[in-house]
Amino acid sequence: MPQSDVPSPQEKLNQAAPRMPLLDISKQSGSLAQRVYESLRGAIVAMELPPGTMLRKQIICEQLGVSRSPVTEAITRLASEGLVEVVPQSGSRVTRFSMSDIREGAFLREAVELAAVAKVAAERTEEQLGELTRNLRLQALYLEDGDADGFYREDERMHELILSFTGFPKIQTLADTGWIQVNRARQLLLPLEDRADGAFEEHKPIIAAIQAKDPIAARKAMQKHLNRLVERLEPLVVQRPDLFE
Amino acid sequence: MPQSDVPSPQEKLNQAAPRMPLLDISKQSGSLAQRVYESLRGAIVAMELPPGTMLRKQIICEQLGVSRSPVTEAITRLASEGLVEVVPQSGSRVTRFSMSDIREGAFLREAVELAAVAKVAAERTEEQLGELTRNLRLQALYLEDGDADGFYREDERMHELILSFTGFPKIQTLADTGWIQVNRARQLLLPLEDRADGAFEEHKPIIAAIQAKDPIAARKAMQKHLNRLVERLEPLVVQRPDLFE
DNA sequence: GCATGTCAACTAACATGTTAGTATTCAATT
DNA sequence: AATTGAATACTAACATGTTAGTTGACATGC
Repeated sequence: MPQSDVPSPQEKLNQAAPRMPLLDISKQSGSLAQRVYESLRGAIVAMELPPGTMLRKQIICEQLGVSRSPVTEAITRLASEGLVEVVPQSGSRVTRFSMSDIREGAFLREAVELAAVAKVAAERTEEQLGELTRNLRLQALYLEDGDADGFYREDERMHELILSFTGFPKIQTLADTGWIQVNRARQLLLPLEDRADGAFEEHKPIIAAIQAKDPIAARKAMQKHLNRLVERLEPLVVQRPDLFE
Repeated sequence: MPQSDVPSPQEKLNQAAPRMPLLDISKQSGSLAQRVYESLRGAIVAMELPPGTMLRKQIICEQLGVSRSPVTEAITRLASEGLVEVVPQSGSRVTRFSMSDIREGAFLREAVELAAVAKVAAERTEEQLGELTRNLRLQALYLEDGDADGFYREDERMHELILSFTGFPKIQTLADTGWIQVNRARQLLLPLEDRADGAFEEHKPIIAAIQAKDPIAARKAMQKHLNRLVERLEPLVVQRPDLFE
């Protein structure tokens, strides 16, 4: 096997990966283009395809066993989300981080999510409140067990619930798209420290404000919570300058 | 030439337009896909392609003198914006209006634009204020001349300026995408009445609040302004039920 | 050693061929 | 007459061939 991981003492430019580090075999559902899109998107957000990686259609095609059409469509979509840069007549590469992109995503997410949480606080039903408090109890449970992954999942679930309770289905997609650079950058600091209890303490007043049907308090609590993450991302530009443009 | 335009005496279902009502000859700039996209998008928003119209790739291709590839990409993009519905293995048609889509777009736009105007009010420079007041004076001028089109243009320009002053370039695109159903519906009531002076009176306090660096007042004034439009759209579902789903 | 011009390799963008699934038509059956 | 079902016509989705433009390596000239 010509696959060697240690041979070259100098790696020089490893920008072009002769073999994509990880791409799930597409046996999911949906159109081929959709599957390729999800596969690539997942790999990019998980930093398996680090910023600067060249995306070579031909290699992706043979690795996934599809033709160029669905791959092209997938890359086009990724480019429209800002995860990939396309250089006309040349090539596509995974975008590097840019702090202004992250700030912009955070601004958008804050705008949308504050409006959402205020609306939900004003209009929530008892049933919706029940779902949220159940989610909060789940968070507490995972926290007790020290299950960081579980907590992380329920954290995301809480934000999802709030957005969905607005009754506007596309808001979720929009917020995701705008926020995605933040989520990608977040992968970088996940292994560093466990901030779960801090997050949990910030979640409680949000749910409490929804319970009290107090939109203003809900906005404030959510704002505090969202700001925390961006604050923690700011230092990254110094710590990992290689990943920023 | 076997091309005959008069053979069938009965048109029956004219849902499918044998000849697209209007499509600018693409001699603009950008990629073919981009041009086709803009051409179709313009025709849909201007209601030249009314809701329910079937989009026939082949006809669009020969009318614009391009192959299916750029047309396909354009339709895919339109579908992702919700202007076109794609039925797998069947066809694509211009979407009908849905009041919930419009309300969702309005919610999103309000969320983003209120956050933007608050930020701008807090951080604006003298130069930016100058641009805004100049824009306001232009509005007054067009109003005096009874130039509705000119006023409409400056109205849109004002919103554009405010979004751009946030320093976040993609916000503009995002807001447009979410708001587009509202803009399309707006075409329906444009010929009905002239509300320009009403709009102008609503614009003044917005700029005044930005001048005063008062984010809260800016939010309130903008909120009032945006709500007006949606209120006026609500009756449409009764007046033109044929255009709604 | 450094700038410059040529050339080869690669790519996106575009064109076109193929496949398979859907809706509609219309005749056959009830 | 109403229902059904087979055949047709059409489409999106996918595969593949073609074209033209960009990048980067290399050799040449300064």
